[in-house]
Amino acid sequence: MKDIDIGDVSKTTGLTPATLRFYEKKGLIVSSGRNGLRRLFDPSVLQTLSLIMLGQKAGFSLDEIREFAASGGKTKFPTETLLKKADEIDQLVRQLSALRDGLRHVVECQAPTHTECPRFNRIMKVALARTNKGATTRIRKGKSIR
Amino acid sequence: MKDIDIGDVSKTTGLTPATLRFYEKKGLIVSSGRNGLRRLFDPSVLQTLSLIMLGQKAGFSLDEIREFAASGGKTKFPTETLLKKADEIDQLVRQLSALRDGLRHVVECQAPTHTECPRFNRIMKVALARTNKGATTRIRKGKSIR
DNA sequence: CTACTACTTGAAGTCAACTTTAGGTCAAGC
DNA sequence: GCTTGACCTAAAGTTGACTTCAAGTAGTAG
Repeated sequence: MKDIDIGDVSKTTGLTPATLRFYEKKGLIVSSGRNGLRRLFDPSVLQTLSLIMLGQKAGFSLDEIREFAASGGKTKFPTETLLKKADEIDQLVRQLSALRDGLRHVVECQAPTHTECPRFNRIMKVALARTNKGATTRIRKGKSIR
Repeated sequence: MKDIDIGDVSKTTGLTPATLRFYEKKGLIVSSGRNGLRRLFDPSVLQTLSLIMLGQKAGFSLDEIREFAASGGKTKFPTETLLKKADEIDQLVRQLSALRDGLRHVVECQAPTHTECPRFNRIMKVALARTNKGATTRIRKGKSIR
């Protein structure tokens, strides 16, 4: 397959060339050559970048993702770790689902403040169920694939 | 109702006093008085803090959360913004669900690398469906309520 | 009354994940 | 053959969300 220019990778992923260089320095991706100065990448880098972006959404740090994604999924992580992370994501999914419902409810609710609305409170209670006692996840702004 | 000491708020939420002071300075919470030097809080601060923590999980910045949570849900955000955010969370939920399934599959999959496993690839394809073209969300480590 | 402990302050420091800057290079189009 | 635009490097800067520091204070147990 023909290697693709960093500019094309940038365009299809929405990540800037600077970010791609940063990822390469971090060991998350590898360039397969150069055209003059310009980096070239094997098309499979797109799949790797997809995994990276998805991993970020799930709360993995770039260092963690490197272990998983750089190897094409041939991860060194023990089964236990993977299942624990899956459960953590499962929990997050349930909380976010409740929050989504809460937000939609807020739109049509007539209570003076939402903390006074019994339905909102019920929803939030579900969202905040303390089913995991370890670390959970917070989210930051990011990019989606274009 | 009796106001509660910052130490108790810290213990029940898992947030350090320094974090609570930081939130107060940011305008996310208000203290209702002092016992000597020590801040006291109305018990409703626990609900506010829950909303803050949940908001973080959904990708709101502290500045955004202030608008929503500090008012007890009497937000200035237009309906449109709330619904858009709800849709964004909905999308995130679907992606994370797929990732969770992907991780669980990886555990029992026999393919040499997971990028070679058709089932894994199908799962990831769902996870990465480009149904939203704007900003999405990334996650960071955080605390859960105890 | 003294010691202890957990708080107080403002300011500086940390961390991850990028982004920006300054100065440089090169393939392609005119 | 010269200009242009997009890349190159190393290093410094930025942002959000805290955390740590140094010096100080006050309620509580003994």
